Amino acid sequence: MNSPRGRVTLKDIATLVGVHTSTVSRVLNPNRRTMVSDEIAERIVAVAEELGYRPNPLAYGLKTNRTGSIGVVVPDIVNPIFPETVQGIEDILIDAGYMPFLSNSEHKAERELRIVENMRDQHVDGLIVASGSPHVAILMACKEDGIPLVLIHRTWDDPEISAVSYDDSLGARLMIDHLISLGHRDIAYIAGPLDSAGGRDRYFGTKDAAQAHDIVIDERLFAFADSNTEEEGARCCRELILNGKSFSALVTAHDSLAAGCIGVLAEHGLSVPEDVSLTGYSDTLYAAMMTPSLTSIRVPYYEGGAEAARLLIDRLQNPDAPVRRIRISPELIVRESTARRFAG
Amino acid sequence: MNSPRGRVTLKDIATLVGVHTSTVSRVLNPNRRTMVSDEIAERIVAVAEELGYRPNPLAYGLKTNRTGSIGVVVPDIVNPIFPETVQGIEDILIDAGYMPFLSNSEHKAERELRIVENMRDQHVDGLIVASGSPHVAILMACKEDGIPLVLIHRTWDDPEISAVSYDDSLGARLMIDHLISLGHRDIAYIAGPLDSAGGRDRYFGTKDAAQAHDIVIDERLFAFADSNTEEEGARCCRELILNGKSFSALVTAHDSLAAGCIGVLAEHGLSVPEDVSLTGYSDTLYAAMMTPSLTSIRVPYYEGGAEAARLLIDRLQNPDAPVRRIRISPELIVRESTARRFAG
DNA sequence: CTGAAAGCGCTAACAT
DNA sequence: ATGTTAGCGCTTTCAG
Repeated sequence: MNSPRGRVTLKDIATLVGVHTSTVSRVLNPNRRTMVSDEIAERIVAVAEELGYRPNPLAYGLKTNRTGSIGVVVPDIVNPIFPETVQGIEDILIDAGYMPFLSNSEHKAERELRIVENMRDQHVDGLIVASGSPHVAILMACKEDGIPLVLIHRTWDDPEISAVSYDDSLGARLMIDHLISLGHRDIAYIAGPLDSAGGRDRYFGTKDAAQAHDIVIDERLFAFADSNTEEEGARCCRELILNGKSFSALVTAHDSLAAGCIGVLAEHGLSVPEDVSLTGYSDTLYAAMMTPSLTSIRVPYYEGGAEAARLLIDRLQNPDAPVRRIRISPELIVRESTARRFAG
Repeated sequence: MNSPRGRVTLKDIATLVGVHTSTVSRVLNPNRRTMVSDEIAERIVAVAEELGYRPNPLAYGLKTNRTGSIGVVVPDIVNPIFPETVQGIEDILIDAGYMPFLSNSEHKAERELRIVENMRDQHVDGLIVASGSPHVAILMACKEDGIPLVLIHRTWDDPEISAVSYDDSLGARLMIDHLISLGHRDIAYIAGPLDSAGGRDRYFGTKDAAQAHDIVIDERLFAFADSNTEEEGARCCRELILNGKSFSALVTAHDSLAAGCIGVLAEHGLSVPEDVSLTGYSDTLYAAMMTPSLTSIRVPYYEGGAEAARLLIDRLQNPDAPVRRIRISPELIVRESTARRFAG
């Protein structure tokens, strides 16, 4: 009754109903279903159902060059921001009837290249790449193949490429505004690595926000971490204290940096938030679990993923839709680590 | 020079070299390369290289029913144990030349079914499913299609199915042995949900281990959490204290449960580890970050994933290799939360 | 050693 | 409204 390969094909249905495969194809294709008489159509649908027919995407893809699948590439599946992003991507894509396939480059350019290559070979209909620094070859290749591409977590200079990114300047400003409203004027800052876009935007965003409030910027109140780790946070915090310029608030570019500060502050007899208000960024697990819990900036990674998926779907359904670049706003989360400045 | 679709095909190479496509196919296929004269082979390889030929897996798959891709299904990409597992799977699979495609069921049976269905349609060569409770339909379908399947994080009664699981009984025993060696005899236990295999194995493993040391099991020293959350941990801890039977060690089935206990113990004037030794399970981020840091059981998820991948590859390369079921041993991680029982 | 021909499962002109 | 035909890109008999 069904073909040797075991799976039901159009032909199986056709011979069983006594029509040609093309008729079956038409019935099973929503757009062309009207071309076939109701009576036959019904019988075909019934038989297809009964036999448990499933179209073969390989054959379909070979013929039409469309597969309904979307490649999603992330640089580090273990870093919690990516699973969250992926969740957003998947939810939207699946709802729209696409099938996302995820792959993980482990921050290796060579592997990323290989993955994208592979996905192009598989004729994915589109690609979402979340990468610290997507290989230019990828961008070129996609353009050449005409595969719609959306970047996330990183914009790209080429304004031709759709991208979703996060407004870190805004996040920085939200934090400064919050502290100012609590009466703080002497604000120290520990920056993250400046070779990452996020590190830069948060740093300059913080400076700009401070200036907007006419706050004097003292060089001794800035420290620069080489990486977003507790160790670097501790080192920078020590540095700031040794600089001798006192501060009532300590802003950091990442929760991990803040986590590293808390011990150092304690060593110097400074308690949070009584003596110093301390803040993080990213609202990681750390933030809620620390004691005191940490005021931080929540970055809506899920929403970012969802937006990227929507962007891609737009381009898929309307190939000459304009390229769009979306910037997502983060949110201030106030917890125990920030308090009104002691009026003394 | 190349076909209308933009990508280079066998035919492009064939016409350029002046041979038939089948000859090109033979050259590009390692097994059949010897069938072709060296001179022609070399020219073909050169041209293929130059044109940047990449075989079309859709066409290949349609013809041969093999695609070189492996489906990987996880129930919850946001839960850190799965990214770790996936990492292990991917590393091994990619090394072996397979292309893993990940998809996330979000614990929804319906979605899991759809994903697997889709992957079968895509003619994946094999499937690795990490699922709390894989839908039986999946198992049946794979068997029917002859698609090799490996389960991970969950065994299945059917001994016909390869599976990788973790030895939670051993983990439980390691913990009890550790506490006994520190002089504890009055050990309380907070169990995780007993409707999960892990919850059950840890619970019974703990009881068995205690019995092996001739420890009297008092019912008042057991509490049962409905979920592995801090809230449930706190509730159970309160219950144990109210039961009135004193204990010098408190073992829990999950780090989150332990995290919930610490505050409750403090409320009752009990400090960790001076008054009570406290332990978790799974060695999550919590464990290292808590104060005091938590003695826990590390479960090697990465290795589990890697083993699952190896199992699958074995079956792929030797279809009638015996079904194997692997049980992976966890490891005790001693930190600050456990101490020798005060000899008083 | 190489070419010719068939066909995997499907769709899309082009007939009728 | 339906059937015919051709072909997507590849492998694999079967001839020569």
